[in-house]
Amino acid sequence: MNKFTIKDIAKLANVSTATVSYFLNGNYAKMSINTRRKLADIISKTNYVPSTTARNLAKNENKTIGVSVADITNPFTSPVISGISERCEQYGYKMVFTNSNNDEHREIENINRLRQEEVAGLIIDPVNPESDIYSQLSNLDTVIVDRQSKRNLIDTIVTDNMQSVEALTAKMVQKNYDDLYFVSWPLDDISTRLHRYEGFKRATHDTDDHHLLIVPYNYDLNTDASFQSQIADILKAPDKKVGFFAMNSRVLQELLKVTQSLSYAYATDFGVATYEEFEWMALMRPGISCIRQDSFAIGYSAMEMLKDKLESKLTSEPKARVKTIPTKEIIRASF
Amino acid sequence: MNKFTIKDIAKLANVSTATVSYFLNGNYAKMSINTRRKLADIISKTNYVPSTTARNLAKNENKTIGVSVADITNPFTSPVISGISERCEQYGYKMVFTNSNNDEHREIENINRLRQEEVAGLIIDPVNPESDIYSQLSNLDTVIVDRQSKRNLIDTIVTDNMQSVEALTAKMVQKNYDDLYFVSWPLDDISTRLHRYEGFKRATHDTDDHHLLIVPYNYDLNTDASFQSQIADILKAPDKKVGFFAMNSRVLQELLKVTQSLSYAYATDFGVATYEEFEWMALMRPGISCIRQDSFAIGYSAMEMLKDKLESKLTSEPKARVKTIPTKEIIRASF
DNA sequence: CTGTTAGCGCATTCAC
DNA sequence: GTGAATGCGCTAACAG
Repeated sequence: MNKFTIKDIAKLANVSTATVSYFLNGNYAKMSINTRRKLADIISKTNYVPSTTARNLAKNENKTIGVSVADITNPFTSPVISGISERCEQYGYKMVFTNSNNDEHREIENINRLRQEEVAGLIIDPVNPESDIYSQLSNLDTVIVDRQSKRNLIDTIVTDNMQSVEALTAKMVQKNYDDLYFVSWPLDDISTRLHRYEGFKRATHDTDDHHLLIVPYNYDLNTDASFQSQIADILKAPDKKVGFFAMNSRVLQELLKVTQSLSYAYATDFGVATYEEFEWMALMRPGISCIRQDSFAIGYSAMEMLKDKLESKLTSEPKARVKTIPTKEIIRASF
Repeated sequence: MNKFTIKDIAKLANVSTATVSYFLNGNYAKMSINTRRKLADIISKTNYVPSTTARNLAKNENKTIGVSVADITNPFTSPVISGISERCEQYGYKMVFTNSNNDEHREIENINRLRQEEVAGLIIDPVNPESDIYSQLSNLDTVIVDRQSKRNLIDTIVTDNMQSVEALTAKMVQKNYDDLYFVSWPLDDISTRLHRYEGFKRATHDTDDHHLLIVPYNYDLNTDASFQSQIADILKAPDKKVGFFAMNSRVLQELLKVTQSLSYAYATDFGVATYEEFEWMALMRPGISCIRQDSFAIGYSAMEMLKDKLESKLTSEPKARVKTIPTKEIIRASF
């Protein structure tokens, strides 16, 4: 978008390109005050900006990071990106963005593309952190957010999944429910789901999976009746007080759609709580109890950690750390 | 992240860098089948990937676009990014992402940074499309989404704001409301708000602004009572049937917070409808009537249009077009 | 079919 | 203080 080069500026100022380069890099000690002024003048007049591409090549460095998110349409994702973006700007990095759309294959492609683009580092919100691709990554220049791998090879930022769910479920337990159910998308060995479920089980002292209810992905009431009939069976027992804990907000939505289709209302016919918080949960009557996670802080911290690693110039891979961002419990009247 | 260069590969294969370069660019006609095989072998064995930076510099082209969004936390934004991202991948572009956080000043910085990074083109979801910076942009390499400028210098993708609001408001009018109000953030000369309001006025035949209610930005019930008292005044007239049209989902949330704090319920005490649709609107009892916009298509179309412009190699700026993405009316029981 | 070479726009010695 | 020279990794004539 710009056609002036360092040569043009040098010619206009009657100096060599080296002098211009010094000027651009703030190396003012190496020129007279006169040429310095002249250069400042010309550069502002011509609107000249040095080519970042050429600069990167020459210095063999690249102040850009790559980010790959599992699913941008997940409302969890936006605040994460916002946090990363915020810190990037402060640190003078630019970010190139990719979306995997919950497709593991696409995630691999994205990560590979990013690496080829010679980004300095990577922040990944993984579809599947157990994928082979992650063993090719280096803990020197990447950090993972949200979902953690069991192998624990790369620094990871997560929210407090287990303890917060345990604490909130414990509050439900105190209300003397006859049955408490954990409602989730397929566990699929995904750490966030496993940890939340584990927290639930600790509070309920469940030892089996009889109280685990799975909502299929892209659940459609009309074409798939099995989830609905499970809920119907649970709710029609007239003498039982039952409650549900939803693994996240979208699962909660599916659950409520189903109970509404069955003409049951939460708080009166059953109790409910959920992981994640959004504004509409306060708007519902009654309000929905939930766990607020600080997604912005996840992104924010991820970029902080990445920058530290990148600029500390380590040569051997540090041992992977896991940083947990605290959550906040929001108690309303839904159970 | 990779230390092999084209020279290393050339040396390993006992050919010149030129041959390697030809190979990399699929120019197989220029080499024997043997060296072609050898190269393929070596490259896969060494995991060599050419430097995009160097390639960009040499070819003086850059398959990356810059995107600047007004506010990533706005739920409207994610699908737009998703659409852009989708097309980028298909077209072989990468995208560098910036967020302006509703700050006009920051938007200018972001756009300037993006231009300096030598992106091939720009997609902008503007904070303020009337800003001076937009007159420095060229219609050869940028497209704007959502908010349009009156000067109309740059191709713009918008949703159907005016007509869809007019149509939905007309349905409210048919229900014989005594008073219908348009609830909005400050109009601030922003096209989307103006057009939605204009549609509203066409349906209600208002000629003044007596039925325009402004919610302050970052409205807080506790520190700012004026909006609340306006609503209270309107709602306490016992003999009047009143309705509200919310400019977008977040304004709707503010409105409902206020009416709830006043112990009024929509559908029974007043009617309501809104621009934008989200899942929770179907969950609320009763469901909320709204206008569904196709934000994904906005992003999608924007990248399509941009790519067309970029690759058609025009030299003079084409006349700016405005493309309108249709919306869908969702009627539920909120009015 | 393959090698040589001159840029691409800039940073960085090393002389002067 | 300043300029010429060299190189970053790759492309694209141009020779051969």
